[in-house]
Amino acid sequence: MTTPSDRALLRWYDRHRRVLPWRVLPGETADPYRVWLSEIMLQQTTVAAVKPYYARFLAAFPTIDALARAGEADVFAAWAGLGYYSRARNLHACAKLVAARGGFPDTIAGLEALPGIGPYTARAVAAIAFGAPVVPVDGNVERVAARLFAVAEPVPGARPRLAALAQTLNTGAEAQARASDFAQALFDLGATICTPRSPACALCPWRDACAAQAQGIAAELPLRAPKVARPQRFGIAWRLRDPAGRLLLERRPPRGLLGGMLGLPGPAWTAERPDAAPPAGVNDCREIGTVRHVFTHFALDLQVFDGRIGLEAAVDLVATPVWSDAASPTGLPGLFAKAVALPG
DNA sequence: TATGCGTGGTA
DNA sequence: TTACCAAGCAT
Repeated sequence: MTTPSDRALLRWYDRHRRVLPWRVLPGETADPYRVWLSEIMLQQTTVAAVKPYYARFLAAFPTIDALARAGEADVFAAWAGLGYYSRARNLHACAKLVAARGGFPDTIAGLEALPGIGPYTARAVAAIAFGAPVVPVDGNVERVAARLFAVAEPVPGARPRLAALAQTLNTGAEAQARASDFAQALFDLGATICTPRSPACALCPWRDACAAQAQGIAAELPLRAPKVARPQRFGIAWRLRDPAGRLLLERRPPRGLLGGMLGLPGPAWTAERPDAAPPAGVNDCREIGTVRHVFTHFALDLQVFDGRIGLEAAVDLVATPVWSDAASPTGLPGLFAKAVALPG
């Protein structure tokens, strides 16, 4: 067993670093706006899923000022499908605050005070954009630390300990001088070598320093607390068109599930399959099919119905009606995009 | 501290 | 098909 060498990790990073759209080339200066935007999008979201959204978002809102000036509906529409929609609301609020103060704060405390920025993202932006010598602890770094130090305590309970252990990794002179590279080197190590399943220990620059590798338990760590079962819920969604053929959508409440996003109208989802009686003012009601969708904490069976509705009845049915002219409207979260696309 | 909050890829 | 899980945050 050796000590994990910051120099060895950085040498590996210089040879094997991933090329990513939000990442600058060696020698270039990072744009805090792009670093922040990418970090928000990457929260609990894979690199592959983020890439197209990042490109479209940056094209639509090239600067923090452009984003701050944008309308909320445009921001939500650009986020639709990416999930965790409170991120979009906080992103916009954060952009307004940052634009008003003339740029991002460059301290961890200043960053963490902004909406949507927590302990991880504050340290990631501080390290990547401003070179602060801190180790941002995300799921990758947790896994690397759990294996490197053979921490057998399960997460999430072990998180504080793993974070403290991770902070011991960047004490060397090279990690201090290359804080941005060092943080991203840890991400890349976790994403390409020290992977959740079947880690490529033979290729790891820290193989000789890894306690879990020495014990032959690298693939088993980190341990996780048992998960709770995912309940089943049921719902109904109406695809209602007015006499002109426009589709009735509603703007959902700003907080909570799919908060702030557009959706199809329908009764609240329940644990039992609901009665599908059409609401008042709906004619030519017809069942189209069922959409199955899995959220983080429950699964949903959504029965989809077509029908016709008048403008007055629509106002009674939907708190904030939005009429869509498009044959297949965009800007909907995944669940409702599936329901709208259901053939029928 | 525990829970609520999306979506898509992979084994 | 099921289960897991990915650059977490807010409350």
